[in-house]
Amino acid sequence: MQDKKQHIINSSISLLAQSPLASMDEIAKASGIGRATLFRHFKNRQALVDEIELICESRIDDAVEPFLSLDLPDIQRLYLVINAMIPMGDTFHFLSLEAYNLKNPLIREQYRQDREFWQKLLRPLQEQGIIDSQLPLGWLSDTIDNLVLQAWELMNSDKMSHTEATRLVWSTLTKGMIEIK
Amino acid sequence: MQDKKQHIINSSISLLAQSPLASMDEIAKASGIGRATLFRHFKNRQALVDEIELICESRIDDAVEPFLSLDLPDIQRLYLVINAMIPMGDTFHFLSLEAYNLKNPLIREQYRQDREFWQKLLRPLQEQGIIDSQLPLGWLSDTIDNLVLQAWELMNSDKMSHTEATRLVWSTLTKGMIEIK
DNA sequence: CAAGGATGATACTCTTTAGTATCATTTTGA
DNA sequence: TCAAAATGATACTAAAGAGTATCATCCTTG
Repeated sequence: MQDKKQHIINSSISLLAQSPLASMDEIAKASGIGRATLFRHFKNRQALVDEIELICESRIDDAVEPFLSLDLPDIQRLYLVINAMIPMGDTFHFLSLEAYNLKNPLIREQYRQDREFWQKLLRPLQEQGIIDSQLPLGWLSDTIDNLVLQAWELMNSDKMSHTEATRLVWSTLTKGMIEIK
Repeated sequence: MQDKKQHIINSSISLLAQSPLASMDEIAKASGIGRATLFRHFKNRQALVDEIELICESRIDDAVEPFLSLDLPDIQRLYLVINAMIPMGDTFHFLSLEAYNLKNPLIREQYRQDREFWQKLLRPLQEQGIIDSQLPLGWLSDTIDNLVLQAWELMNSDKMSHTEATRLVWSTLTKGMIEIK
């Protein structure tokens, strides 16, 4: 029966990533269950959102964490993390939409911590001169976030494969898009 | 009279850019007027939002259009447009938030059309080989949009001057952020 | 000053949605 | 098979917000 709850959460993530204001009725319909059942599984809307947030955070953790500890050059770890991140776009998208509305301070704190892995990855690269150390860390992580999201949208709308999407992000990050001759 | 309306619209843009779901009561308070007066100026919420959208669109048009017709290499026109765009971030921000919340597909479509000037700028650059013609136009314009927004946020929070912000966007676009050695 | 328009406060209706309660039906599992 | 649990439908309540109507007050302008 935890399966059922998982199923509801999965449907909700998809729906809420596209329509953050979806009503409980819409969420229930999207999960193929009755509204009453939805309220049996989640005390109220906030409880549902809180659970989804926790799950999104741990999913991203799970996707990223393995690569952080690999014994590889930092630049390759960054590549692998970005590649792993792209298919998580909906999860990611949901969190960034919710990020400014996080009511639960515990979850907000965890969200903050969960974003620190960018810094763990990026700061060494700046120290090695692979990334210009003049660039603010926030600029780096925001840019990567946005590119990953764009890539996921392309993947999600079947305009591009995972491989192609990763290549696009990576070339934009390493070469930019405009070649001055 | 029209001044008052303008004042309401300006307050609303600021408020709605931060809280897209602000109630008519909150909008009225933010404008320093009564709720009833707000409804006297705007038939309903949609009428207010529509007017704001039109104004945002024409503001962006006004900022961009002069550079589109300049007799300069395309690449320089692009630079000037981006530079002009950055301080318009709040206007821009409002539109992209609204675009996301749009239930009305007609308005969404109009928003899409209003973004076509990117294509007018970018396609020639692809034909000239300055931008890789493999890159989807949507990728180009979305990336630039996001970078401009990031730049405005830095400018707006006084972390950076207009000049520095433009430099940051431009270097990210022309060189990327990561230097593979 | 005086008349007419603009304003703010407020009370009202109407709609939407969260959340609760109930009950008949279906599913499950011992 | 049969009792208990889960479910869906539905009918409630309560709250919030949009939009309307009214009225007393303030401001403008002649």
